[in-house]
Order: sequence, then C-alpha cells, then structure tokens
Amino acid sequence: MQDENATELPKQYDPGIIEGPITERWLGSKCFAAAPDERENSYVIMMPLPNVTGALHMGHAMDNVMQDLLIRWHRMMGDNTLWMAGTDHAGIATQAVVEKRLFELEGKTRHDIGREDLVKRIWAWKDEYQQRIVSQQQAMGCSCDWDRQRFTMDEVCERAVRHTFFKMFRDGLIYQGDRLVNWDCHLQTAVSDDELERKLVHGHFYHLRYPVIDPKPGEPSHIIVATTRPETMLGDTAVACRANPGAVLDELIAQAEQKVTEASDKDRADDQQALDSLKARKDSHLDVLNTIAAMAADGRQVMLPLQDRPIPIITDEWAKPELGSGCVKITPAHDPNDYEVWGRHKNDIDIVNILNNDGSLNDNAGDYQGLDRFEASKQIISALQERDLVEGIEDRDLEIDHSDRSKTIIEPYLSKQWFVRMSDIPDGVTLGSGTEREFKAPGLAQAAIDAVNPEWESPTGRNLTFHPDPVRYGKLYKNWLVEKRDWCISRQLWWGHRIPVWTGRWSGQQLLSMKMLISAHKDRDDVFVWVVLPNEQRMPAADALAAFESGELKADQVEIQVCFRDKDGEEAITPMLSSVGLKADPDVLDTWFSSALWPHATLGWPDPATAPIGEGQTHLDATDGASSCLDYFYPGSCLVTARDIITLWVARMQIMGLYNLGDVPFTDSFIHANIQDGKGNKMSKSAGNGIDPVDIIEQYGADAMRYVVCELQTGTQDVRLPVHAVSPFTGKTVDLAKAKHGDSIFTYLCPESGKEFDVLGTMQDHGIPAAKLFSERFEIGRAFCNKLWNSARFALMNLGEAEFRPLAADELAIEDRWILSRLNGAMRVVHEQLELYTPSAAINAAREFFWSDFCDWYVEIIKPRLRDSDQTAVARQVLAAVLDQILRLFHPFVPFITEAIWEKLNAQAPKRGIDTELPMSAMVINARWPIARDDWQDAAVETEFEMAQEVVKNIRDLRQSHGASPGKEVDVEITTNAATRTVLEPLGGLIAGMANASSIKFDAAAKPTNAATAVVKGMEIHVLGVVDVEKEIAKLEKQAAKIDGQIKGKRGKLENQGFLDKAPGAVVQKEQQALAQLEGELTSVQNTLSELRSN
RNA sequence: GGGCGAUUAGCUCAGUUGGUUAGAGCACUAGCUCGACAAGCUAGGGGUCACUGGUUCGAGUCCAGUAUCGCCCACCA
Repeated sequence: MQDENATELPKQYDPGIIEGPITERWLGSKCFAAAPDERENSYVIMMPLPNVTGALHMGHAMDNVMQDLLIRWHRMMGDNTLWMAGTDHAGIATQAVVEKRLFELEGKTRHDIGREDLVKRIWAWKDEYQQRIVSQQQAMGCSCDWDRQRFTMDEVCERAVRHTFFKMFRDGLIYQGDRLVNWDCHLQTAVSDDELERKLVHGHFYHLRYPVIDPKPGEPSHIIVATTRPETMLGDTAVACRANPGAVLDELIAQAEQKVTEASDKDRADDQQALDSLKARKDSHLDVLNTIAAMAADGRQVMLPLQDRPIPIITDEWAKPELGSGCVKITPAHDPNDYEVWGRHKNDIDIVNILNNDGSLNDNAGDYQGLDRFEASKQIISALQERDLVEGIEDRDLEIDHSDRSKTIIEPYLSKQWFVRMSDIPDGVTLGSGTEREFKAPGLAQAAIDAVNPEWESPTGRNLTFHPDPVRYGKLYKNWLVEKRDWCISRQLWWGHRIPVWTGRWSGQQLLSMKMLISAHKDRDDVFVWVVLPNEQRMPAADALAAFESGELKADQVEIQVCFRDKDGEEAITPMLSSVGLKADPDVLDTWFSSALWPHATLGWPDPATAPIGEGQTHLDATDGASSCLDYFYPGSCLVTARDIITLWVARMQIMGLYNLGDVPFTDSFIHANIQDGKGNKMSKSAGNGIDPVDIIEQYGADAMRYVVCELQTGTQDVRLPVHAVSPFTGKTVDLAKAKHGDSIFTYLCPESGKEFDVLGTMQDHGIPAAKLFSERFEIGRAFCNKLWNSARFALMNLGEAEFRPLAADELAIEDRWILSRLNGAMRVVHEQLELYTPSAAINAAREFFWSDFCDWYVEIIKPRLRDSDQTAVARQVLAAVLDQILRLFHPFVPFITEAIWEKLNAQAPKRGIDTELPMSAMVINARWPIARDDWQDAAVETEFEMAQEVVKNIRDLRQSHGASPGKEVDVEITTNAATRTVLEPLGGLIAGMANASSIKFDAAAKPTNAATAVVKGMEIHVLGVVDVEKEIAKLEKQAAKIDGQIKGKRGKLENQGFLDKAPGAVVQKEQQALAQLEGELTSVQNTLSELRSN
C-alpha cells in the first residue's frame, strides 16, 4: 500500500529546503510576468513603495502579504494580473541616513564632498537596500513582475515627473511664493507637516516688557508680551491687542457660566474655578487692555528693545485678552499665527526674517548676527535683564516640533518655495487634457474628493471605494482633502528630482536678451515662460512681451521663470540661460510628487512606446496587436496600504491620476491593519520594536509567517503582536512588553543575566550585542503547515495509482457526499470573505474545513476503505480530488507548501475529479481557483452526519470520564426514537470505528444496567461495562442543573405576556420547541439518575 | 481642544439586520505513541462582554454618559 513516492516526504515540514527551489521554479517559468493580451479582465496592484532607507519589518510584511494574497487569488481566477514592484527614493529620509553615515564614518558633511559626490553615494546606498528589500519580498513569496521594477528616480519616472511638472506649471497650478515653512536647520530643508514629530521639551516662558514711545498720562509705560523663543523678538514687527477686550471677556464669561450650570459633579469645581479666574482677569486687566486698544487705534508705537526699532501697536483677533498679558508680540517671519496676522495687516506692518538657513541669525539681527539661535536666545535674555525689560520667567514643558528625520528642532521660516495649488480656481482645472477622457473640475483637491463619492459621474464611470469600511476611510480621506491646502513641493535637498525651472530677476540692460529668449520659446510646446510681477501676479510670455513693447512693463520690475519639459531641451540651452543671468532652481521635489505618479509613470506615461526602460526589462509599448501597458493596465485595481498613507499618498495619487489621465489610478483601496507591538505601540524599525520578516521566515517558514499575517487581518482593527527577543546571553526569549529598558530606549536588560542588549542593531560599536526579535504567534502558522504537510503525506502514501473516472452520486459513500458538501461550503465562504477583504475570516473558514472536517473526520473515516481493495478506488479518487481543492484554496495564503505538495500530487494522481475532471496545470500558482459546486451541497447529509458526530463525541466522553483506555473496545447501546434511529442505524459502522466501539445496538428498551449514560438531543447513549456510579451521578446532576436553569429561563420568557405579544411568531415557536426538548432531556436525565441511585 | 476607533476567556482576536445561558486559536488540566502528523490526537476547565444609565418582550450587539487605550488633526504669548 505504501507508495515509494510518498516516502520521500519527511515526517516534518521543513520550509528551509522547500522555499528556495519553489521560488526558482516560479521565477524560471516567468509566471509572475504580465503582458497585455486579449483578456478583458486585468487585475493590477501598484505596490506601495518601500523607502530605500532600510530593511522591511512586519508592517511591510502585512502590506506585501495582503497584496500577494489578492494577486495570487486573481491570477488563479484567470485575470491578467500585474503586480508592479519598486522602491521610493524617499528624499529626506535617504539623504539623512547617508549624510549621517558620512559624518559618523568620515567626519564629513555633505558640503565637504559636494552635491555630485553625495548623490553618487546615495545611489550606491539605494542599490544596496533595494536589493535587500527585493530579497525580503521574494523570501515572503511576493509574486511581483520583477522584470518591470521601477525606482522613483529612474528615467521612466523622471520623464513622467518632468512632464507633470511642466503641465502643471503651464496650467498655472504650480507657483512660487514666500511662505512660512517648517525649516529643518540641520538638513537645511523645508519639511512638510507630515514629517514633524512633537516632543515634550523642558523650556521657559519669558515675559518681556516693550517700552511705549512717549506714553501719555494714564497709559502704561510698557507693554508686556510673552514668548518661549526670545530670539524671535529681534524680528518682531508689531504688538497686537484685541480691539474690544471687554466684549471678548464678557462672551467668555457667559460661556463659562453656561458650562458651570451644565457641568457634571466631577467637573463643576474646575469649571467654577475657570469662571472665577476669568472674572478676576476682567477686573485686573480690562482697564489697561482698553487703554492699549485705544492706543492702537491712535497709531501709537512701542520701541523694540535691542533693535531700537519703533513698531506699531495693532488690533487683531489673534490677541487673546484672556491669556497672558492680553497682548501678543508679532513675528511674522517666524511664527505661523503671526504670519497670518501679517497677512491681515500687510500695509501696516513689516515682515523681517532673522534666520539663516543653518539656524544662525542673519544681518537683520543687529548685534546678534552670526550667533546660533539658541546662543542668541541666552544673550538676548541677559541683555534684556540688564535693561530691566524682563517681567518674569516661568519654567514650562513645551510641545515642540522636531524634524522626524534629523530629530532637531524645527523653526518656522520664511522662504521661497514651490507650491501646487490644491484649491478651486476661477476657470477650473482641465483633467486628462488631450485624452478622450478630458473633463473639468473646480480644482485638484475637489476632483479627488469627487472621486470617492459613489454618485460621482466621471467620464469613465469609475470612482474610488475604500475597504473594508468605505464610510470610515472615505471620511478620513475627504476630511483631509477638504482643507484644500496648497502643497509645498520644493525641498532644499540634493537627493531627488530637480525642479526643472530657471529663474532670474532682470535688469534693464538685459531686456533685449530676455525678449529674445521669450520670443524664441513662446510658441514651443516643451518650454513655458511665466513673467512674475511684483504683486505675485503672473503673465504668460506672449502677454508679457506685448506689455514690454507697449512700455506697460519695465524689465526691472519682473522675474522670469522658465520651465523645460524635457531634460535634453533644458541641457541644450543651459549655456545661454546662464549667460543671460538665469539660475537653475537648486531645490528638488517632494518625494510624494514622484510617488503620486507611480500608477501611471510605471506604465510608461506619457508615451509607453518611447519609455526609457532599463536593460532586460519588459517593454511597455503596444506590440503584436496588443495594447500598450498604459492603455491595458490603467486604471489599476486595488491599492493596498495602511491608514496613515490615505492622506499622504492615496489622495495624491488620485489627484495626479485624474490630472494627467482623466481617470482614477485605481478603483479600490484596501486599508489593512497596522501591526502594533505587545504594548499597543505601532511597529517600526526606528522605534526598536520592528520584527524583520526574514527572521520569522528563518525560524518558522514563509508560509507560517503569511498564515499568521492573514489571520491577523480581521477587519478594521489594528492588531497586537507581542514581541519577544532572543537574549544574546542566554538564548532564552524575553518578552519586550515586560522587560526593563537599559540605558537607552533601544536596549533592554536580559532578566536572567541582567546584561544589556540592543534591539535596533545599531549599538554594536558600543559593545552592546543585538538580539533577534520574533513572536510566538507564528507557532500557529508552523503547526498549520506541518498539519497540511502530514495530511498530504498520508494521502500520498495511500493514493496508490489514483485514477480518474466520472463517479455517479450513488457510487459515493455518505462520508464522501458529506466532505464534498462541506468543501462546497468552504469554497463559497473563502471566496466571499476575500471579496469582502477579510482574509482572517477566509483563512479560518479554510482551516476549519481542512483541519476539522477533512483531517479529523473524513481522513479517519476512510482509513478502513483505503485498506479494502473493493472500496479503495472511490475513496482514493475522492481523497485526491479533495486534497486538490484544498491545495488550490490555500495557495494564495501559503503558496510554497501548496506548490510543493501539488507537484507530488500531480506525479501520483495526474487526473483528478469527482464527476468531471478538474482542469489541470503543472503548478498550482496557475491552477484554476476552486469554484463553489452548489450541486455538492447536501443539507440532509450534513444534518445526519452532525448527529453521528454528536454520538461519537458522547461515546468518547463517556469512555474517557469513566476511565476506559482508548485502546479498549466497548459496546454501545442507543435508546432513541424511530426517526433518529433510521438516520443513525446506517451510520453505525462509521460511529463504531470513530469511537472504537465493538458494537452499536439500537434498542428502544430502558437503560441497560451497568452502563454509563449520556443524554443528548433526544438520545440516550449507553456505554456498557465502564460505569463508575459516583462519577456518573455527579456528571448527570451537573447536567440536570444546567438544563433546569435553561428551562427556567425559557419558561420565564414564555410566561412573559410582552414577549408573546411582541416577539415574532417564529421566535416564540422556536423558544417553545426548545423548551419541550429541554424538558424531555431533563426527564431522561432524572430517570437515569433515579435508576442509578436505586441500584 | 476637535475627530475617528477600540475595550469580549490568562494572551491574540471573531461575534452578520438585537432572538438558546457568548465562540476560535494559543496557553492551561487530564488521558493517549492507534500505520500521516506530540509542531499531533481525545476530552475538559476557564468570561457579570470596561463601567453607569436608557430604549426594548429581549442588549455583547442600539442610544447617552464615565473611565482607559490607540490613531489622526488643530492649538499652545
């Protein structure tokens, strides 16, 4: 019986020796590759680009596994499936990492080695990590089309970036302006709000006195203002108070009174205190605030100390009479709120920038020029103290913005930046210009908002839906977009896409050459020139030229901005541009600008035929009658990512896709869980709680890792993955949720040895060894794989030469019909749950079928048939067919092990099926996805089988609780009604086999003597010869008590008139039936009890 | 301060439109080397569904409030 083939399978599943060769087979047979063909259904996933800053952790693994799951599922369903892989240059992050290394290893800054050399080094770094990331993804089994990999700075993407920038520039959607940005003084770049990190810092709150110029009688001699950053006072250009402080305070007092009356008991005291202090403030401050307001109206000034510069007192709503002195200093160039104040008072007050790029003070800082801002702060305070201009200093913990990348304090800083206009604009924005999908939208942000509205009618009829909770995530997406804040796209970095614009201010002498330049380019479609007027208004070149001719416009009033679409075009006239005094913009674009183009840039937009792809890569143009990749694969299908990426990236991809192509880049977005550690903190490499998926794969196997990751993805809930470390001292596991930290938050103490180890892998230089991180959760996955392996091993040992011939229904045993019915149910649920984006429910349904139904029952039941030559053929055929379907069903979740078993199964049973032959393929990756067979569904058989299972379980329980050893055969008698007997009698052999009974008798007579008895579902099951009277009585008494409780509950319900009147008839009826059955059971139990007691 | 979400067994999580006295896996207890699998099999114990009210004949499920935790946004003279 034993087959030679099967003996090759070892007893335990060893992923280490399976996974490598399987990966080779997949790659070798090009089954991940996608190309446009005649199929109507394509399925496209654009991989969220990992940064090339470092290796991946379990959060990325979740993202990648979810994508591979969807991709493999769709590939098996016959879709033309493309998974586009690649990496992001991640501007700031990558440059920061490389600069840090440069400094640590060589003691040099980027300025020492220059732009060209730094960029070269970053490319080298990128090559190293890109390779590492791809190897991690391949280890996980990601079935990406590796021959199409892109990098956001490769030539294909660069061309798309330039085309998009040019288009936006020409359309007036990109503009340059002086804006207050978050400035990273260390990296010397602007960073976006999203790249800020708030930290609590111990600091001081300084109250300063600014002398009033020529105070009149009754007026204060000083106005008190407060700041946490004293150095900014050098850039103050006004002091503000409220125009009507009394009205504001009265309003606040009224609100506070309201709050006190509505307060809960707990809050009342606090609210009352707040009210009291407001009232006290009105008494103490109102008079002087009114005086200052009057002074403001009178155009009075204060003298800015140290600078000896008069600055006006103004009134503005930003001043809060309830806080501080009620007056506030205005530093427009260094505070976002003050900047807004300046916006409201542009004609009255100045804006003075006092900082250099590196955080030192510039020539506007008077005596303090050249000092670092922190040093200047100290000196300014002591100078003010000498002049008796410090009213007081408070200690205070301050929440201060830090750069996420350099970890240094962010300064609000006035600088020239490029922006994309997100707001609505008067004539609207043309989306997809030049395509057949061209249409108008009010603005870029609005277009992306519309796209998520289910009723939105786009030219293509497509829109965007989030999963698994469209409402919740749709709201998140919209709430961010409705702000329509302009997007700052310039970064003062060296690593990234250079902004393709030349700018210059023109003197009168160069008017002629400017005119020539403009004339030469005004009719070209690859160059666009804006002439910027002093009021920030702009004119296209042609209009400006006319204005120059008529003398309306003078050359020295304007700035010129020239944007080149093509790199070649720009390089061709570089010398000319320089010679007339234009300068290339030194900045690069925000990383998200290029990643927002990912879904169409990777497919060759704007022209797939001429896309500059790399050597050995798959072409993108249309050939052999097939469409181009862009036409065929755009728009894509599903974007798989985590919640926090919805705003950063999903929204921006929508904007860019709609703008460039007039269609959404993908129709669905699957938002998966974030992985947290055992304490509920988000997993990340930089937090020291990140597990490398490769560590898990080495220990448990890729499929085990994937199995658990799929199981974790239950819905919208983030998941905890308790993280353990392997102590490098003892080799034992340490639970990081409980372990104590060492000297740094990245080190922990080994509880046994007390020695310190590191979890980031960055402390080796300090003599602190690193620990590998893992999680015991993955044991489950390993156990599953081992079970699958061994069930296959059993099947292969017993299949012999399984052959296929169409089987008629009456040739099948009841257990065959049962397992097929259950299989149909599992196929249906798995498919449905995948459609609902709930992989956990899908894999659990598959597991339940495989482990409980197939292994625990079906395989055990057919063992005798497999040994009986008369019955073996049908059993083998069903076994092979069901195993086939199991492998297909599990393949998207656990691809390696299913592929390995599939090969063996193909060798031994090349033709498989029940009534018809299943479609075959050499590898399961290309096999057809199992489609539910509703004709296999058999509710009657499932019910009958369930009864048999109930009997078996009860017999086993009775045996065990009465101490009958598992090997001992017992006799069983079952007392029941005729209907149940009719069902169970034919299943007697099956029941006997599963319960190890020597005989099953159906006898309507009373309880046999000397038997242990279970009362269940209208049956009395007696196991003869094993009775232990005391145990029996105790057990039955417990059961009686439980039934009695249930009966009381039911009676209470049924005696409740309200229930009878109002509950639906079906519910009442169900309760009545349940009560009747319970009462019957109770009688049986009590009868059995009294018989036992009387003996 | 605003918004979103969560709180169910020791742990990690399910629980469909409200309808038996609430489920799974891991861990735990007891028994088991029987011809696939001890990474296994069989059986078992374990929960006042965070708390307080409300709606309802009936609440883990709906509503309000409280507490705790997480995430996002804003503000901080």
